[in-house]
Amino acid sequence: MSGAAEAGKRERTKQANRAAILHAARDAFVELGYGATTVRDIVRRTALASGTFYNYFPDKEAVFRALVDETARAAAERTHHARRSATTLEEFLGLGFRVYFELLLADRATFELVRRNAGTVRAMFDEPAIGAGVDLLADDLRAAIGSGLLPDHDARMMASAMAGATFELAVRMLEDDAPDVERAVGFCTRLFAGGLARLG
Amino acid sequence: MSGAAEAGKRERTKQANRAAILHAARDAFVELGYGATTVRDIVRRTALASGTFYNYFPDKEAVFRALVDETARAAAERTHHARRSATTLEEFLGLGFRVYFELLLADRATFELVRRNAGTVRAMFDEPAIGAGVDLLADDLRAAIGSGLLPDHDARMMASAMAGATFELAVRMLEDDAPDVERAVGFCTRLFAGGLARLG
DNA sequence: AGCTAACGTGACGGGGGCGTCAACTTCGAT
DNA sequence: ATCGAAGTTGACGCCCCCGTCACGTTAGCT
Repeated sequence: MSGAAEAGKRERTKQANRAAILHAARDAFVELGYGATTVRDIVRRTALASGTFYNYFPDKEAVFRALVDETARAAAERTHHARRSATTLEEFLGLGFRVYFELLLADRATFELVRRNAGTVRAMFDEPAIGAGVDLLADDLRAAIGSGLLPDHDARMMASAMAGATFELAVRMLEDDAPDVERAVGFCTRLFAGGLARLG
Repeated sequence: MSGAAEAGKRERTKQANRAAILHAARDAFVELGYGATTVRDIVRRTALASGTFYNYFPDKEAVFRALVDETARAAAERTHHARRSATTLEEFLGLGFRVYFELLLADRATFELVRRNAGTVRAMFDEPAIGAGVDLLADDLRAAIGSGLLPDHDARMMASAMAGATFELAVRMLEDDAPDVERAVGFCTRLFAGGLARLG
């Protein structure tokens, strides 16, 4: 009846349960904060029994890692890819910012997760994953310096400043009733186009 | 023997106990994160009994609020005051940044508290107190716009970007063995002097 | 249809936190 | 020196969480 040649029921249930746990965990972490959330808080937002949780994850930390890892990887990859085609500084900045803001807008739930648990993210992944891939951004900046798009300054500082400013602006943007990505992108692009050039 | 005309012993003990609790709480919040910290975790880092805690604070949230409130108030006041004397954009920026970075350097323990519990701070004080007084910064920016130091753009966005970038740079700076305030101040000042001017 | 390995279930023992309170100690006033 | 109020103590009852495991159910193979 329903659709295609899916895997067996066993496998489908497994996927569904895993997804249910991840979804419930995200909600719980956003609502209660990672530290105050218990495995029971997660399971309760699910139709499953408490024992089942442990068939999928060893503890709540593993769920948190799975949640953050996946998103961070995707975000870093996509902004990195977007910047590849840039030939001017404005393009480099604008393309990266646009992808970043659009990702956040498309997956607000995960954004809330990071926002509410920024300290935990930082403590757990020692990389300051707040910007989800600041190191990759720094690499991109170094490449841009190499090809003359940017003055030769500390790329890590540039990356930190950009990530911090961008994250904070995203918070503001998503608080609005009608988030305006173009406005945010334009602001960031002009701010950093002017600012980074001034460093030289 | 020891010094001046202090208040009675009763009063002195009270102050000492309160201070001990605040100190212990700060350590616990940094180490375990706010959510995972229990009142017992706080008391245990103290020579006091568990019941005594409740003579000073109703619960751990009250301690956290006391900790953050005090620092945020002081930081906002001092940066605000520093900026009052500025007559150029570079001065306005440089003075503010310097005070901010020096405060963080002087009270690293509280900085760690905010860094580790940024999400909680945001959730508890709905103001994004990550920058400890972004609203006040926005006010200062509006004043600067009024006196022609800055182009007339959304002061909230400017303030968010500045606070975010600055906080993230502070994290980097304090990770260094020999934190260089002047370097950080110079970087921020040039970045935003160039960037904010470009908005016009 | 019959069988079995895989999986879901929820009760259980052990651990620990919460906020209280009756008993005790100590300050400081008389 | 005496005494009462202020403050400290830690054990207590209640509650909830943790991770496990013996038991039931079911998918999917033959």
